[in-house]
Amino acid sequence: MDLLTKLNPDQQKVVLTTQGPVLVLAGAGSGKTRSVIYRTAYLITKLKINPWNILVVTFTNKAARELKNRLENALGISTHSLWVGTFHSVCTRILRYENQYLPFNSNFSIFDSDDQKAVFKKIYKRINIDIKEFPSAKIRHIISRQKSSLILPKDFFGFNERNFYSETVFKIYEYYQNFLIKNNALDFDDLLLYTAILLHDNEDIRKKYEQKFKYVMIDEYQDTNYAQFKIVNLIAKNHQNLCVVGDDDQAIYSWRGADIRNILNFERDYKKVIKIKLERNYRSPQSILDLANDIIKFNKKRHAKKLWTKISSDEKPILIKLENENEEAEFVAEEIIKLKSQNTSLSECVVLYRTNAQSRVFENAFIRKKVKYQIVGGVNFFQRKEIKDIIAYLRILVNPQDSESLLRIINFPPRGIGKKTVSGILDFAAADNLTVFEALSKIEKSGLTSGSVIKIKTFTEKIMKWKTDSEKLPITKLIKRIVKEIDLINYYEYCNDPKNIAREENIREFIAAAEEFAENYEEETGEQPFLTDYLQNISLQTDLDTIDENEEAVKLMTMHNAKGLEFEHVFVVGLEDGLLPHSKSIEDNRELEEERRLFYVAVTRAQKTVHLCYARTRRTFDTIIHTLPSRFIVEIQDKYLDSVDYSFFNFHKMKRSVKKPQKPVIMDNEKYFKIGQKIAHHKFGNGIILNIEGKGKDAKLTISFANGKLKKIIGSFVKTL
DNA sequence: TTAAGTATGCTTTTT
DNA sequence: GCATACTTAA
Repeated sequence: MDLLTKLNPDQQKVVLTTQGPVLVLAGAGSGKTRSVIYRTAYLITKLKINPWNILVVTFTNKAARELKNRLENALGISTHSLWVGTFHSVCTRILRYENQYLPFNSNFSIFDSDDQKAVFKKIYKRINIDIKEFPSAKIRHIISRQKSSLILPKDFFGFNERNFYSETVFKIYEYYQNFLIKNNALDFDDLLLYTAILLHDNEDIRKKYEQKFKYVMIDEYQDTNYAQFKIVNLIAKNHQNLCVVGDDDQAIYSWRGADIRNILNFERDYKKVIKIKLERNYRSPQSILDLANDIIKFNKKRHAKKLWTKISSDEKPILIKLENENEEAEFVAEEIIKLKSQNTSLSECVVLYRTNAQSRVFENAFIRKKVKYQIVGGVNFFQRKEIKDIIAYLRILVNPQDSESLLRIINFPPRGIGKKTVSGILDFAAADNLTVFEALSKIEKSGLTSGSVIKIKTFTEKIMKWKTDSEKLPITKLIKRIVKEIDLINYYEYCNDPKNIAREENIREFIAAAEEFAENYEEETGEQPFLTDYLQNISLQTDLDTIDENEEAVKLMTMHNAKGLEFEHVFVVGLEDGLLPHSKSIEDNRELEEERRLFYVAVTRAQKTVHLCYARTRRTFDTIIHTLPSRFIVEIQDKYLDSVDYSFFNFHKMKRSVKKPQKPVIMDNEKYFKIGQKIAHHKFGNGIILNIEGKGKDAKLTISFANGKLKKIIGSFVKTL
């Protein structure tokens, strides 16, 4: 059996146990992805199961893509009809298809958290909610938890105590849910919620999908929430051909409703479960696993397991104490430069932190030291203002009910439809119970001034025209046409804000991304994608999905984002009480254990070395605080770590004594610059020169880069284009 | 109606 | 220390 030769006996058991419920408890780095891929291949090639009858749910789009690629390329299996994707993308697909049973049509918009925030703001105003008393973020979280527990507004008081506070939460929830339906829109939680309800309430649909998905595999099962549990259960409870893979020690998403009990109670929820443990690790040397085991053993609630490996290393993980956060970043940058001089690829180094805000100091250090880096997470490309604006134009073409998008662009770029006119439109819409778009098309009946009516008519006519265009033109052509007709580039050029040049570049990148999507789609399906396909796709894209992992750059990301990834050299930074564990998690023991798991996840990413860093003082906002080393560091036994103290002058002394390997920067020969010239920088990419101080190749240039950053850089570090 | 200037509040973690 | 929200002036 050639498929099995590359697997160890436990992994083989995962592949060969195809009938009935299987629980795979897979420790970090134990080859679980590999097992899932081979299991899928085995089902298709040996058991001759039609790929159409298999569902594989992964944690990220990227994992789904990789799984497909490896099946196609390494094993020569056509994945055309195989369903692989995240819960959210699989649910989107089902909901689009089954929309006749649902309160929306197949062109629904997917509201991301920014859209959600904006909607809440409107709702608060409309129904007069005091934001001080009911902080929007908190209420959104509560509502999200209701949804992921499958509690609809009508069931709210069946599960929640009735008091003044909950009455208001209910009011907001109900209003919000109706608003979404009116807008033909769903938020992330709705994708799961409606799918679960549909499968639960509609027996025909449930039968259809349980017959379709005869074999179901779920990765990262420890991070599923109740809605996800229910969806899987409804599909698989009759045939029981369900294989879930996970590691309770790596459960790090309880704050978004993930319930670790889904994996702990799997043997209770299904009958005659076959349990397989993968404890052999193929990623890290024993010294790192010793540390990891020592970290996680302080958690009370867990399946006992101990990772082991045959990989050995003379090096222990190193614990480094620094003076402050700048020294910390400086130290990491120096270490990475050292590694690079020993021929390590920068893409094999990662810096992991608890909060996104920590990235900035590292960015600064890497820029100063000319180390190429890539930040994963933070603000997603598709969430940038200029991109969201264009997306809003596209959204109303497929979903005219989407008032959120409509109002976003009704006066952008400015077309003289100001606040007053807009509130007039909204009043008219509310009075006649129309959607905003309907109100616009009947605007002459609104009683607004004739000037406003004319402007609105011109606007709606344009929209109608683009709508017709959208049915004929390929996506990229349509986007280009809209951008041209709203004169967006000109609008940006007219403003003197240097950021706008970066915006222009982003718009170009957006068009390129759309082109790429269309090409891939055509290759896969042989058909042109509809605009809806593209829009729903990008709503579910994360930053992790768009990064180029082979790019020669250090990766910076949160520990959450690092899940499922591996790197040769891992730098875990900010290991201080209050950051890890985070100050908001130290009171609750359950949350504290989750923080410890997060630390465990971070450490187990490493293939070769681990550096643990903490700073003696740290600046937050405008105050410098004295910190304490993380309790997770304190509780570890000393024998698992080598410790170094570079705080105070120690690190400076070290810096003087260590010769920095000077990496020569490749520069062009003689050159000089002019304003408006396009250049490229090895780290920041393409940009445009806005200002020049000094002369010749060493002139100091102010450059606006495509990534939105404005930097001053010496001319010799850039390439002319 | 908009642009510029000032105040505020924010930091967990994300599909 | 940044981005957003609000205030004021043109």
